[in-house]
Amino acid sequence: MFRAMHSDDTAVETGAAAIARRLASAILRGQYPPQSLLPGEIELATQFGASRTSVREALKSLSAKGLILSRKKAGTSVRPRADWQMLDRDLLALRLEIGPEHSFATDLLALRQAIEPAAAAAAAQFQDKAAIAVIAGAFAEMEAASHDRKRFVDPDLRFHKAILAASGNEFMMAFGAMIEAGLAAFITISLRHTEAPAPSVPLHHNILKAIEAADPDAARTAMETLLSRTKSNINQDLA
Amino acid sequence: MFRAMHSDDTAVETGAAAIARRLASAILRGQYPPQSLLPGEIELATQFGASRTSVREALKSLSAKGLILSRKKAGTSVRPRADWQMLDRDLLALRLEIGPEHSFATDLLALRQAIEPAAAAAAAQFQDKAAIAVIAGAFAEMEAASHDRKRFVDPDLRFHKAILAASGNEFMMAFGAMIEAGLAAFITISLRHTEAPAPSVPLHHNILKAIEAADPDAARTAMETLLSRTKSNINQDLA
DNA sequence: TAATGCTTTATGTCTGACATAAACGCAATC
DNA sequence: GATTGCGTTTATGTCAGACATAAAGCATTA
Repeated sequence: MFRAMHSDDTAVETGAAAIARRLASAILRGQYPPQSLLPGEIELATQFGASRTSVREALKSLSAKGLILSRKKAGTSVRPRADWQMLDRDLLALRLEIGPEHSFATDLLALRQAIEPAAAAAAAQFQDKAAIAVIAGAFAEMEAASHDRKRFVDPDLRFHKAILAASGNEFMMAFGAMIEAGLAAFITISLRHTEAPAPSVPLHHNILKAIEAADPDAARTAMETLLSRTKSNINQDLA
Repeated sequence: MFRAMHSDDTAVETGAAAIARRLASAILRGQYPPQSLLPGEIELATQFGASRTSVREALKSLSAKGLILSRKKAGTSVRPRADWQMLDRDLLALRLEIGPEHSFATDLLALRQAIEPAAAAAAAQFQDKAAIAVIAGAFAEMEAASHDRKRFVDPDLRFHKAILAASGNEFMMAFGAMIEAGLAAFITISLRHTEAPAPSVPLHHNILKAIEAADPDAARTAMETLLSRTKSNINQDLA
């Protein structure tokens, strides 16, 4: 049999988690279109060189994410796209791996434009001092890294997540993965766009100031401004 | 042993799906707080009167929803709330079963106020004729049921889902479950509020007209108006 | 004190078997 | 001919017991 000789190989991964990833990837890429039937569990087990137990655990994961539905005798079929948990962390990460299309980046940005201004306004209203301090801390690190595109990414992400957390709305807090994927897609697509992130620093500062000043409308507007700029950057890079 | 004599009983359900529901419910209710350890798989199996296989498949489901994390030797622990896939269909449904708190309804409504106006505007811009026809169809049924609070719910839900579908944004389409839970929570909380839904019909009509007229701003405004009214209804009922 | 190695333990995987229910085909019937 | 009813088939669902694996905890040692 063919087996990996050393650990850091491109060898075929095994285990339920890997099977789940590979199956999910195949479904996301359209290899198994909605309504179609997956191979039976036994056949999948031989395909992946694993036991039926592991295959079943992998299928359970996909089922929990709304990708598939198993029924006795009928087999396991792919559910319609409308049922997929599109904002699931793992699914978003997978789509980034597969290679984000343009609509992936633009649709995610449109969603950010709906959520984040509302979250910023809510944070300005809610006035959770500890959470606002986290925003301020992230902003300080952004300033410090404002001339290093690579180091900038991490505090930038933390800044936006901290605003979600400060909104006081538990459902808005669930969009961290979406922002992460949105930023990553933006970076992937606009690789040429190597200008330093410095210009966006004052835009972020305006958001922070408005939240600290307990001014919801200003916070909403400032966030809208920042995201509009991101949008025009994307469009510019696609041109 | 105590066993159900007839099928429609309150007997303890068995099977991986039931175990997953009961464990998820326990976690959501705070019986196993974040960072805490769940009982081992073998102990869970005896607790639920099932095999370790079924327990493991149930745990896989919860893991896919971000509720738990299993590590060798260390056991299975509850992840921080920020990692939970709060907008997951099943989790939302579970929280409705458990009994929606007030913050559940109000937080969901705040999210709707962020998403749906944007979706309506996008639908007005995108102009997918077939999808818009679906909205119109749902609206016609709403009109027909405008004096029957019970019959009104279903086309109402379809109306809002159809707008998400017409937005042309695949991520916005993923919020159907959220709207469903939001409506259900509203109904649960405002049971006393038995007035006929007739007053909301013209508000819905305004949204439809704006989308058909390809007027994004009007569509956004009309949706905002409708949701503000819903919000004041909730506040009124809680007073 | 800190590094090392052994033991323990809970999850991870495998195997083979049986249970269950829904789809299918066939036959009897209207 | 269309339909109903009933076994048969088959793929998922569950079970049991065993072994693999890796990380945590402890004891030992430099």
